[in-house]
Amino acid sequence: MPNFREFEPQELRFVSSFKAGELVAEVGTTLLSEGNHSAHLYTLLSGWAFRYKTLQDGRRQILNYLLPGDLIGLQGSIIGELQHSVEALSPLVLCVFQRDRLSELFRNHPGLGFDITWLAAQEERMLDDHLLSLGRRTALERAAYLIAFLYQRAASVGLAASSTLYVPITQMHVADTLGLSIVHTNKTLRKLADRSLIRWLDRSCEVLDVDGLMDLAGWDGLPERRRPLI
Amino acid sequence: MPNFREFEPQELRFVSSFKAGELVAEVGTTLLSEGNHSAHLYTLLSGWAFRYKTLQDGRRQILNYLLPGDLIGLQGSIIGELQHSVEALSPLVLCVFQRDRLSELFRNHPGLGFDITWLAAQEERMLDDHLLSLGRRTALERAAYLIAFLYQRAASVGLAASSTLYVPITQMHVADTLGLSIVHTNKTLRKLADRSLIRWLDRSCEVLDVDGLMDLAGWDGLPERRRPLI
DNA sequence: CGAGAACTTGACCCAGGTCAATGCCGGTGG
DNA sequence: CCACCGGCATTGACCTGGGTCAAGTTCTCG
Repeated sequence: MPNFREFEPQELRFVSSFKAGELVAEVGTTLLSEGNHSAHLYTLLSGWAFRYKTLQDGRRQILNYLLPGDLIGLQGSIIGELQHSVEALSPLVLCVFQRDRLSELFRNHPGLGFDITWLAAQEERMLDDHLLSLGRRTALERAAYLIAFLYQRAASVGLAASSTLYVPITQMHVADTLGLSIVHTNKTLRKLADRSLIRWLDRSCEVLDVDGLMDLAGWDGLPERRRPLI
Repeated sequence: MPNFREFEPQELRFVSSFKAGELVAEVGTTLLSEGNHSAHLYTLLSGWAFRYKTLQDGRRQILNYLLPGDLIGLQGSIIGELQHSVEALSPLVLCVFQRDRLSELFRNHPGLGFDITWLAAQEERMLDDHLLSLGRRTALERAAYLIAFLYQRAASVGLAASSTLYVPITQMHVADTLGLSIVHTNKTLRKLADRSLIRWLDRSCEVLDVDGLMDLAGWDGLPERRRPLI
């Protein structure tokens, strides 16, 4: 995987011991949920998941998507309480870490500590982009942005063969990400399809023209950079 | 300041040497701007600022507000490129750090490295809340949330005498934070005032009933916790 | 073959946007 | 001292993007 940086040998040894085991989760599993205090810390090894929050009356907002290489539950491990939930979009394989050894990681492997901060900063940047989208883009622009974003993320971990992406999401997920109703989401995706930018397939989406999407959204894309993996 | 954790003596020594100087900025100064590669890293010592992004056609989205104790420019220092701008809302005093010594900090002072990650996780959590707000709350709920949020943040650094808060923002800032037009923002703030939850004063806002605001927004508030200061 | 899920589509409605005008300072130049 | 100007806040009239409601249409799966 060319996009990931190499470990130092002693880092590799530590990470192996830090790892408490692997976990497999089915589609639809709620891995972590809001308010949980004893949350675990995972790295996603394969599959798609998403983070979300809900209001008391059930309105849901998807915050971001999780792909292989992403940490899951970092907020909980660092601050103590998790304020969002995480659900599997596809079958997942996770690497489970021993949360209480996180300070040991920072103490003895500063490079890994830095990597964790790097990942947090990266997440922050994605959230900045999403905020711009929800606050200031129109429905059509938002949809274009989201799909281009997911495409780029998938591509960066080798999940997008040629220019075709199959994301295991429903229009309901798209709606809850874009802050739109399902009906309007449907009509908006249709418009993108009419412009032959995408093709929507049941529970997934084929991207026909990433550049067209990025252009429509006025989005520059994610900076492509060597990333850490923990 | 009871909310901040204590330094270890050697951490204090390092931080003093890490500090390259102090900087004072006027209202309206753009401290950092989008796309900048050689960005500095600061800690805000006093004053209010905000982070924002813009679309090519000028639409602006405010991402978050910066208060004393917050790091400014962390994304730039960690990832290399800053994707947002930062502007002063009031006169600021900043502590300037030597960005290139950040890895030294992680190496020799793991506690401080952890603190930086803590701050990043905290920022991430605030952005999660903002996303929920933009995506799923109505204009009135959003406004209530924002003001309660700012009030709590100000209170946590001792900037809110009794239940009165003076935030140095215009309705334009509120609009660009909530993703609304100025006109509608004005009408929405008026509704809050009519319910005697707030009182809007030129370029600032007095909070009359925080609990009422939080209740209206369906927001639980920021967890009150001992925080690091760097 | 029936029951869900997910996706579609049309008709109608309303929250919030746009336009336009007004008032209210505080600062500046004369 | 006054006239003028440029930000900001305010308000009313009107319009539209996106929400809500209500039917379908496929599929898939038991």
